[in-house]
Amino acid sequence: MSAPVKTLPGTRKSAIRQENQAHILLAAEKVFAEYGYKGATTGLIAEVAGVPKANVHYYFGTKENLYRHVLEDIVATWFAAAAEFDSLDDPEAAISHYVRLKLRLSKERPMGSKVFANEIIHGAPHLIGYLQTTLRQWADAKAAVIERWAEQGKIRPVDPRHLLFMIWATTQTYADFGVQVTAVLGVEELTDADYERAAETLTTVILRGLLAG
Amino acid sequence: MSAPVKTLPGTRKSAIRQENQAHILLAAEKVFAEYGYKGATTGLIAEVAGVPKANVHYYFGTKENLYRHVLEDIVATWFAAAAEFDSLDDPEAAISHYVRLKLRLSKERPMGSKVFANEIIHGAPHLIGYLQTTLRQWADAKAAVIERWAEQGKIRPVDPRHLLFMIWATTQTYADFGVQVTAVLGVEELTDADYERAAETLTTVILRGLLAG
DNA sequence: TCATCTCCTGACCGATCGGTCAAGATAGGA
DNA sequence: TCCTATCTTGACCGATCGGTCAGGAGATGA
Repeated sequence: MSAPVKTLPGTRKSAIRQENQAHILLAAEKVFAEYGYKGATTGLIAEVAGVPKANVHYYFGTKENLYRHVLEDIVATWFAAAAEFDSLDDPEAAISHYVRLKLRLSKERPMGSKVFANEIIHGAPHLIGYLQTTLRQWADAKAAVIERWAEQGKIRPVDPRHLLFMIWATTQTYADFGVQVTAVLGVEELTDADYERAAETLTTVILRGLLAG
Repeated sequence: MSAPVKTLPGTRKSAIRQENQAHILLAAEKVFAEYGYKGATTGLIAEVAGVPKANVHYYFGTKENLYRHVLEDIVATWFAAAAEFDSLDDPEAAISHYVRLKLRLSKERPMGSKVFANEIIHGAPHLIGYLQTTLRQWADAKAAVIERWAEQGKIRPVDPRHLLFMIWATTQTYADFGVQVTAVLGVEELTDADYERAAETLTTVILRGLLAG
């Protein structure tokens, strides 16, 4: 294998390496989001990053490896956000907080959301393991919390996993299906006010739907 | 333009032509859904359809034209379903019916849903006009109905368009993000019971969230 | 039977893309 | 100032893909 030279363990990555990799990763996330894995070309990624194509391969070896790095970056961000959905005893505060957090991610990192969505739609060939282990365990833990809320009479009984799907879908649609949302709303781009309206609608409907009478 | 030979207006399409086109369209929907527009190859579509590649081009000319036909098919189906969300005076019946209908479409035509999702994620280059005209008008009409429900005190006030986004997202996620759903539920494939649970959860949460106190 | 239109398909072509390579430029420690 | 490791890049290659084409096979109606 002619993998790109890797800095030895223990050595600090050179500043120039770190900076170039960051530039390329950012460009890659954008291009993968807009064109899909196959549609994205290393040439275009290089152009967007402002470096020659050979430079992209120098730092990341293969397109596949670059894509994997982009995915890992996104999953790490998503998972960090997910960690904030817990601890709270109060379902109203917990769900409201989580919905708004996910909505903010859709707004601030729509490209990442799209890359992730693309990966899942096409069968998650790179993430199937993550889905079946890490994500499933996380969902199980959250499901337990939600079920406890129901037992304590804080919310009505609900299938906790389908509730999670509901939250994921409704928040990510503002990134993944952004063009559809803007077209229906008749606006050029989603403003902060639009996101606030979305957050308000989602939290209100879901919470009223959950909270005991 | 060397477009494929077209039967003259007024003449019936030959049976053989109709049958082959249907086979190729079905194969194309599957391949486009699994690999995306760029990732799909006319060679693979031909293989899935059981015909030589040249035959695909004989009937549809270009890959782009074939893709457009697939999209039109899907949009027509979706739009026909959308026509059923109205007329009812009762919000509970109307919304429950629409949610279940969309959920059934996700179950029975997941490939179509994925092709549509892919198109939207990548900026809807072929559907932007449809989104800004037909879909927007449809949404406006439905929004008016929903607002009238609120005025009549049948439901609490809610932003009608964000409610539509909510219904679309929550129902389509079972097709588009199917692998994520099955991974979290720990099942191989979604059964009728899973879809029933999803329908129950969605309609319950949304309707309780909407209906006045 | 013959003529004509439609259908079928293997072989081929130009373009594009992922990836390689060799040779030079640069940086930095001894 | 060397020496070495890292970085940079234009040129190139093989593979794949969309699309073409010519020529033959069927079908159909007069």
